[in-house]
Amino acid sequence: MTQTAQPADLEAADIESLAPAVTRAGAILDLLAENAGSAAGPSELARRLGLPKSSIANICNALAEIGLVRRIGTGFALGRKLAELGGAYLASVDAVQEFYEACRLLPTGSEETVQLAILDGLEMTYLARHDGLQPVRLTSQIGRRLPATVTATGKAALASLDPDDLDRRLDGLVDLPVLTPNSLGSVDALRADLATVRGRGYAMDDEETVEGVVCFGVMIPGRQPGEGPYAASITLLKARATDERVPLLIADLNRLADRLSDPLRADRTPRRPSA
Amino acid sequence: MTQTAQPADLEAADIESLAPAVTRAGAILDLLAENAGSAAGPSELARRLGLPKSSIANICNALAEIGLVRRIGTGFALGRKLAELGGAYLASVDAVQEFYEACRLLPTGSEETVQLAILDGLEMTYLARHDGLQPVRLTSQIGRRLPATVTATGKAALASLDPDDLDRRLDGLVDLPVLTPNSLGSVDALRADLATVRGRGYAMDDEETVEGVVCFGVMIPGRQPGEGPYAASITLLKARATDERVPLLIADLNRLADRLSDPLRADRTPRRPSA
DNA sequence: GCCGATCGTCCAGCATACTGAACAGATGGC
DNA sequence: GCCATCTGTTCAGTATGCTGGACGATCGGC
Repeated sequence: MTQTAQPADLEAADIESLAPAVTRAGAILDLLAENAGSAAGPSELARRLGLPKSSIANICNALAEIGLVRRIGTGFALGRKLAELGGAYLASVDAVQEFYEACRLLPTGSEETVQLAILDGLEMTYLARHDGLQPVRLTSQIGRRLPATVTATGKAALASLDPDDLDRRLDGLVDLPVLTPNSLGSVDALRADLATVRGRGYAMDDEETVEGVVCFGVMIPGRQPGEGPYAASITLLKARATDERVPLLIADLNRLADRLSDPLRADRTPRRPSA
Repeated sequence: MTQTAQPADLEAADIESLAPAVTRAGAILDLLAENAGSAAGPSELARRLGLPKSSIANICNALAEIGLVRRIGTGFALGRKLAELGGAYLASVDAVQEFYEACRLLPTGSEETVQLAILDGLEMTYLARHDGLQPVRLTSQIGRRLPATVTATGKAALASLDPDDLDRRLDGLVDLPVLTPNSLGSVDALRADLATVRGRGYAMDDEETVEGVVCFGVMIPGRQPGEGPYAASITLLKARATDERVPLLIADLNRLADRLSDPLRADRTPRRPSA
């Protein structure tokens, strides 16, 4: 019927959900998030999703009633309840709370931009950010997703997976997303880099996400079984990544990971001397 | 100019949703947000919502597939996609972006905690926060909701409503939520305070939300028709609210409101020399 | 001002998502 | 150890939400 434009996406959605309205609602929210800022009407949404117009209208009205979307004129945009639920989610992640506290205690890293992210498939979702002294004018990018293969957080997380899990995620992958000329373009290059990460103890994004910017990342294990690994990173301009400063930042990242790895220890004992 | 004729079909909200699965999904998310941090199984959710267990299970599985909830063991908790969508919503609100920029330019207020919130019914949803120099250890409460009647933002927003709209929101209300001994407890007290706010030009929360903490708030008009009014506030310890400092903060709030009220002026002209 | 195109909404019939009960595994009390 | 009581999951039947088409309203082009 509809032009078979998106093979993978529609296949995944085609697997019969026992609550199709909910699955479709998710697709609608995704679509609205992509084109955030501008409202979309039922017709446009139906066209882009390849679904009946009436169904979309019904779902959108239901979403509007619960506040997940808001009506703008005759169209729909993301609603304010998403801020509420997103905040509740972040508050429910213990690692986020401790991250903010721990960042301020870092001797060197507290002056830099430190971020916390969680691995999800082959993407990292950024959950928290500590803004250092640098006047970065980045607005809160919490919730942003980036390919794991071009970020220090992502590579730190991927390097920590057991081989089977990693193979599963990379299965069938041919090209990796490329954001800068330095981005790793092939699975082989990625695997080689991950081996380096394992030996070195931390991951590095050397202008692979943004030119002129480097990141260092370490893995932080999840707490709930089955919860994807987290990772923390420190971001700085390449010019500031001096031979003096980097080792201090790496040490800070390890401190941060130590603190976040074992919530009990962080709560009860001040800090273990060292390892 | 169109004043957005209030749709009379507000009463039609009683009719059941045409996409019940979506409405129920919203109820599930609300419930999970209330008890954030601990997972809830299908049985518990079904019991608390008074809905069939199977239906809840189906919806939860669909929610888990799209990432709005995550499985923790055998139960469900809020999922990471909520952070993504919440971030996308905040990014889509122009006022949020400008708020962060404008806060840094405030001569006095930039050192304090400044917040942006939007009115929704009789509650304020906090959308953005500028952390001043004070080492407040509050973690990001973005997305948090507070009663409008106990907050400076809320009273500033309520005072700006036209009388009909205000009456509609207060209709049938007997007791107001009380968080401290200073909280306004009655609708009459609230109306009197709102009159003061209108005359004075700004709202004040004098230990009505938290003891020892005062807030000053000003209204910021919404941009889209039908969009609830926003409000900005500056929070500080009561001891710091000196007769010297407060007028400066009020002036800063007015500057902030000026800047956020007219996006075009903020974008095109640097600043009107009126101040 | 007219017309064509496209929009959002409404409605009835059919397919299907929802329901209730039965199922097996996990848990705690005694 | 056993049983009582939970849990989450499965399955078939039926009510019901979904679908496609028609409707009136709106916008832009000629």
